[in-house]
Amino acid sequence: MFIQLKFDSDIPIYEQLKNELLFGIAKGQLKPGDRLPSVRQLASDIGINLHTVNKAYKQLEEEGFLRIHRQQGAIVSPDGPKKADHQYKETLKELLRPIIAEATLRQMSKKDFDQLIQSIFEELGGIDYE
Amino acid sequence: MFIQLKFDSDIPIYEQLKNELLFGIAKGQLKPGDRLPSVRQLASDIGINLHTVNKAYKQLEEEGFLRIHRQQGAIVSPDGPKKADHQYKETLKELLRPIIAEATLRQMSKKDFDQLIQSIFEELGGIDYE
Amino acid sequence: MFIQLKFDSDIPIYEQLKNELLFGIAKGQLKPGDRLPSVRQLASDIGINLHTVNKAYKQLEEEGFLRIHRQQGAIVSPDGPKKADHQYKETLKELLRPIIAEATLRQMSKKDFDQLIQSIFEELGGIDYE
Amino acid sequence: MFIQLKFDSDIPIYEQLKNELLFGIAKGQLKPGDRLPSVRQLASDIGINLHTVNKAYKQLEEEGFLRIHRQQGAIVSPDGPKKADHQYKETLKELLRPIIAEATLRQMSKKDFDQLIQSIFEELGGIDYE
DNA sequence: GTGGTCTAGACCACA
DNA sequence: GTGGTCTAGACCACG
Repeated sequence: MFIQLKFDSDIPIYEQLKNELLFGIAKGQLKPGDRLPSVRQLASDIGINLHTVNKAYKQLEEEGFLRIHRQQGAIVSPDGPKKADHQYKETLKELLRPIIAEATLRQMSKKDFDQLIQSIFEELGGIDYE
Repeated sequence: MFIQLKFDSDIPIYEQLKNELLFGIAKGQLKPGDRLPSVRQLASDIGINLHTVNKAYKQLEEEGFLRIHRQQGAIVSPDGPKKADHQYKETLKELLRPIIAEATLRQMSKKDFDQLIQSIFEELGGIDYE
Repeated sequence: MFIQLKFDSDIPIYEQLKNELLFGIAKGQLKPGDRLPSVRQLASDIGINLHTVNKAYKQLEEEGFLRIHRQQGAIVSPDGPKKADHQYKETLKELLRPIIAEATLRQMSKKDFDQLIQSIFEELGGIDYE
Repeated sequence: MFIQLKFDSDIPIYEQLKNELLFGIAKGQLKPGDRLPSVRQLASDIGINLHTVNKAYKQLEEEGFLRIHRQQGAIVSPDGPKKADHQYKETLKELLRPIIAEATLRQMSKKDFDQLIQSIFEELGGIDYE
């Protein structure tokens, strides 16, 4: 697990951390049932505040990606989160709408956009043990 | 011009406003050269503070989507913003990565995702008279 | 006399007009005693408001560059403005300080800067009848 | 950090503040990586509104001179702004043209002008411990 | 404690 | 009537 954070970014650290963890899970580096480092451990590894890691874990638990046990720490949820439902897809659409609007105004064609999407799916598809 | 804002959203109002305007431009409801409502006008229409509208306008100008004249107000830039370059595409990719990661974990296939993208492009492509 | 205005600029029109006129005088296109177009004439030529031209003329008169006669209109002052005194040079220095500060931060050397100054003086030096 | 503002100037306060900060950086009083006072701190020190300071900081960040962190406040950018390119030099030239035109009309020679430039570069070059 | 956001209301410059 | 500037004061997110 390599966690890469940008401390200059305007995206909150806990948000970046969530993203990195999600990406690790989606990519298969973290598998259902795998144990995550303890809050304390990860915080010291990355050099960030303990509360920040906690917040990321908590939210990922709420969203169904992790399970947190008092003693054993956090593990990747074996069940995964709630499947995409209509509600989720609507939210997703609202999220993507302005992104795509801007991309088209910058003269990206749907084809360009699709290629970019494709490249991300490929990143995820590549199985990666370490 | 229909602007729909969610005041209880965690997305800042000025950001939502930017998105709505961008969407309007991308959709062709607002054409290059078209005049936007004055900051005061729009602010009172939507029921928000004029500074908030101003912030949205200013940022859109900064990004090349609008031109702001002291007297004539804001118009949709005839030239449009900078075209998508490598830098932009990289940023876009970083933006999309966590979104796609989460979608796949919610068991959306690439096909599902593509359909959603497709539907947004259709919204934009649809000619819209008013 | 070619007056070039940028209506998109954040520099007020009357200010741009003053600059253009000053440049014309400094360059020798307008000589001491020469008559300027009437306010009405110039305004309609350039396509701007009459008050705007008036403001430019008035200020140039106040600063000693023009003389305005009720009947004959405006002429380039035969005496010219007050010579640069200590006070003026101090103001000039304060004006140039931030400009130079920024230039150096953008890694322009004094030599680069001098070249730029030189090129402007050359523009002015070239005698130009038309 | 000595910030000197003229409240009766026609130059906006946030602009003056930007200039003072730029000058401080160019002079080496503020070095890359140095932390600036918090917006509240500086605002109360100078006796202006925090939003005014904020505006100055934001614009300096936009132009690449500062980096602003949500928690740590603003620091002088280690990388500095974009280097002077052709575009910048053209803008600079347009800025200087009317200044020089007026100076020559006030009978300043190029030599006089160069001396003034020289004196400003000396101010910047002077090493300054505090 | 830091900046980010939002509101409210004032005065000014410009054309 | 338009945006630009400035002030004042509030609440929030982040770490």
